[in-house]
Amino acid sequence: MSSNEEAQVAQRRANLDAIMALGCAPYPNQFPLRDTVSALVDAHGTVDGPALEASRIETVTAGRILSIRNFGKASFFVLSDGRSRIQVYIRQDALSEQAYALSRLLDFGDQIGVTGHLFRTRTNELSIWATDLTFLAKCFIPLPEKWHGLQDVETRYRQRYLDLIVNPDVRRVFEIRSRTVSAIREVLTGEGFLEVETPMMQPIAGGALARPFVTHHNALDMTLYLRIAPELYLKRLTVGGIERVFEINRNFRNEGISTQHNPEFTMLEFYWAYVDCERLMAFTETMLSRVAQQVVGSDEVTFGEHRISLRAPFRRLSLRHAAAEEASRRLGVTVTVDELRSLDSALALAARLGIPVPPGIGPGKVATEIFEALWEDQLIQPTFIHDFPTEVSPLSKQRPDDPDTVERFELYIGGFEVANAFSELNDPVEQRRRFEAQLADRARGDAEAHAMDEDYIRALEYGMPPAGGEGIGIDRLVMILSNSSSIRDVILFPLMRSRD
RNA sequence: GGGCCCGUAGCUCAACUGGCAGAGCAGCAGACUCUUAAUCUGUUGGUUGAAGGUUCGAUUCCUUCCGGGCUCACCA
Repeated sequence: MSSNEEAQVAQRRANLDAIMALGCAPYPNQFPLRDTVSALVDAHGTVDGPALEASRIETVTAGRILSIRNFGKASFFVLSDGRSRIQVYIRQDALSEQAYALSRLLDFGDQIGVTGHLFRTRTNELSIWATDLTFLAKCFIPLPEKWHGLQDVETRYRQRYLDLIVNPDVRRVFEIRSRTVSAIREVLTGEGFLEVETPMMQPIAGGALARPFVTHHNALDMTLYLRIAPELYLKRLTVGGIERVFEINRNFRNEGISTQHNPEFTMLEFYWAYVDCERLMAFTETMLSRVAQQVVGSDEVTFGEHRISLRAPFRRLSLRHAAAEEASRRLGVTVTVDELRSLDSALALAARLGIPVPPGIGPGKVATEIFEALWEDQLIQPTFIHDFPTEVSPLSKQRPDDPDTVERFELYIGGFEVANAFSELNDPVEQRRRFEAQLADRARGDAEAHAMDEDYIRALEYGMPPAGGEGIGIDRLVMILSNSSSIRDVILFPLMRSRD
């Protein structure tokens, strides 16, 4: 018995043996509770003591013991159902001999059923006057301390169940996440969108610029990729006549991990026939403010040191115009949008601004790099960045008045990208040309360049209606709504390096 | 992948310039029938992430490795 933990586990096993000796089942198959702890707290949390006594509310409930305060022949337990907590008052003269003996053998962390009636203690705490206890399961491993909780982030992510047991705010974040997804579904289905599920395993990983995970199907002896986006399948569905379609599901990208990136992440993508990018901006504004209202009860949220307003309208910045404007301000000279359109002048501008750009890229990519370097961390309030260069947007439709620019926007909130949307390119000839340009990038060594997808072009050859499409990063939206600074705080089991 | 930082009891944290590894909580024994970070008395518990090195002596300094955090790059 060298370590303290081993000693405590042994003690708890001995306690279970003693509980079994009392005639209690160690792992009963069910427990007929009448109320959850949350239901009791929700229904009676504001009822005063005399009213409780008068109505004499009998209950049978269950949960995990989160603390035990002992007073000789009486004790107080805090019982939790994972969401709410209620106090249980144990006294020897209210219990059978067996139930009282059981109460003395319970440990912090055990699962129990409690029978009794509600009352308020002298300190006005809503409590259950226990008349019977039922043993439900033993907690063998000592839980983290009640006051400081579990602070170690590594343990919190690896053993999320512990985090949920002892840190009540964690539950709140994932309730926000669940309500966010529900609210989005409600908005979209209310607009007549059909929810679908498209392949996660794809022979060609398309629809985004990213490196995929590779896997293999044995029976078909076939290389498959975990999808990086559902985009091309959803657009095939618009060809098939599903004019309003959406999917909320996981994407997988084989890239670095950061506070804003998990290798698997959840994305909403929706496609809407006959509308353009402009219409999507207005829709996004109303959808996000409605979602915020439903999820947190306000269209204004706290995010770190900021207050963020999700009330429409959001700020709009044209990418090259905003880049030129900010560059002018920083350099003290007039920089024109045209300087961003030719490669030589754009590269020269980046150099003057001290912005490093990767070699071998075109002017559109340089302009985008300059914009991001100058603006990204200023985009705290919701801001649509629109008018992206065609070069960096292989699936977007060009502006009728400017083929060098596409009808596309990205929405930034809290300093990072939350949404990406565009008028969908539905011209198969132009789409083939764009894919070929991407293949050229790939040949130059860009592993994230888009692959050719012949079947997708064939689908477009049947005629796809004009449509707007948008992707919203659910994890990042939940970060904003739950005031979480890391994406790992809104993903129950974020990817971690395996141990040993 | 680069830079910076962290890893000490089950949990939360100390340990000065290199000098006997400590506290609170939890646990154990005892007292206590309305407490709520209950209180009081006593007490168990350590391969200081791992392996090397420097040193009379390493939690402390150096190297490598393992795990994590922040940040940069890339993206949603």
